[in-house]
Amino acid sequence: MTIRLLLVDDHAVVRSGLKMLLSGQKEMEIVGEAASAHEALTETERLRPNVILMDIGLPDKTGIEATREIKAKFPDVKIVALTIHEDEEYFFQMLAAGASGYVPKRAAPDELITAINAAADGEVYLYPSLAKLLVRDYLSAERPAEEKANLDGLTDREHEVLIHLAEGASNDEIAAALVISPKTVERHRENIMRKLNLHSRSELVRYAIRKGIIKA
Amino acid sequence: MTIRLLLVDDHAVVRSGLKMLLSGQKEMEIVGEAASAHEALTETERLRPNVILMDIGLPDKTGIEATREIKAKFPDVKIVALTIHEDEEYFFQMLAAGASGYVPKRAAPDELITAINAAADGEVYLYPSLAKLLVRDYLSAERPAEEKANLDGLTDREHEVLIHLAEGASNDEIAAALVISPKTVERHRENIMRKLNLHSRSELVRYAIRKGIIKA
DNA sequence: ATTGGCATGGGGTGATGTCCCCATCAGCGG
DNA sequence: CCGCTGATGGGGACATCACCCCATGCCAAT
Repeated sequence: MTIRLLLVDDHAVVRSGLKMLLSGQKEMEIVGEAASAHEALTETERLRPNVILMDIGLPDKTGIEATREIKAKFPDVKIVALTIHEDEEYFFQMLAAGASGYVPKRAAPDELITAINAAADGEVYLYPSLAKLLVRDYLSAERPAEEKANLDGLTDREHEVLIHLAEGASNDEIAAALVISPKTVERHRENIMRKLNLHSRSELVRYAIRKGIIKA
Repeated sequence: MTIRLLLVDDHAVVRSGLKMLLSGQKEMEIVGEAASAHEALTETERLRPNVILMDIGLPDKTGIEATREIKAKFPDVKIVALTIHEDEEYFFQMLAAGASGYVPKRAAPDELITAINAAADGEVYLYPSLAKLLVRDYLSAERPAEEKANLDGLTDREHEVLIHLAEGASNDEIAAALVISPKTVERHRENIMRKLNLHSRSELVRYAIRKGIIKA
């Protein structure tokens, strides 16, 4: 299936260059162009592209806002940011707006093509300098998860039971999952609660989420 | 500056293939190979490569553990995961272990080369199918900020009760705090659970944390 | 060889939770 | 004025939980 592309950039020269570059791709067809956020929205409505290449610096609004508006109306359209900006702020905002890729204009042509294909497949291409930022963010957010090591002296089995408890399972459900008696589950639960000084399942859930043992 | 590469994979055939593939690259030199996690550690110590291509399925330990150990001793070595696994679990664990890239073996040769160069430059290359997972994780983590508004049709009083429930309070404790009967608290709890389609306090706690109603 | 931790279970009791039934009263919009 | 919703409260049935008692078997360390 060929990919229907819409180019959004306020510089005609850039659009021409992209057309040159992408016209060689068999699987891609450039169905339209837009020079502003407003045009991008109307052209998306009219042409229904699969993938939009979106500049960030546009005359009327930012490409970030344009992305947000287009994704709100046409959630299936994949949008790849193509911009000179490698700022952390723009990048994260673009992700939050629903972008399926982020490629700086300095990237190699092959990388843009990879990004477009990935977006069309419902995946995400991130240029390495930006991917680094996202990974850094992930690691800072997940740092609590590293505390899996110090679990206040819980044994392996207790830790396993704790995961199920935190996910809201009943004793019987846990027993079935671990193929042990409900009584043993209860035994483990008691030990866990005593070691962690907790006294209800609700407290266990909060503890587990705080420690990164499970996600909320 | 040329990149000094160490190949870690228990299959000699794979290593040969990689040598063939990468020998064409001027900027790269393969300085060694390892067929196990243990060998990877000793060879890293002996050869001091810049970048390691790390398989995950190794005979003695997983490539994830090997990565963790190597990064602990040699934090400057960049490690790129090269594996058949595209599982979410492996991917996130590899990131947490300190990997600078993640490339499935089905990727195009160019992508591997891009990944190695990105890693050597201190950046991160993520294959699109994995990048998607990380973006999804990012978006789910960032959501709480905006969602405080929509509370799925809970009344003010119900929301108030929900806060106490999520903090692990018993019906009696909530009744005392709000100066109403425990029975009324129960009534509110029932309504909350029905509206949110939840069926235990544990689920309520997770819901509240996910929505940012309370902190973990 | 004995001690100790770990995992495995059974019994019991009282507290708590989950989910129904019922009702009253105030306020608000049609 | 009537019906609706929100907030209040009581009764009861049954399930689950929280916390005690007890025991056995295993493995590792002393």
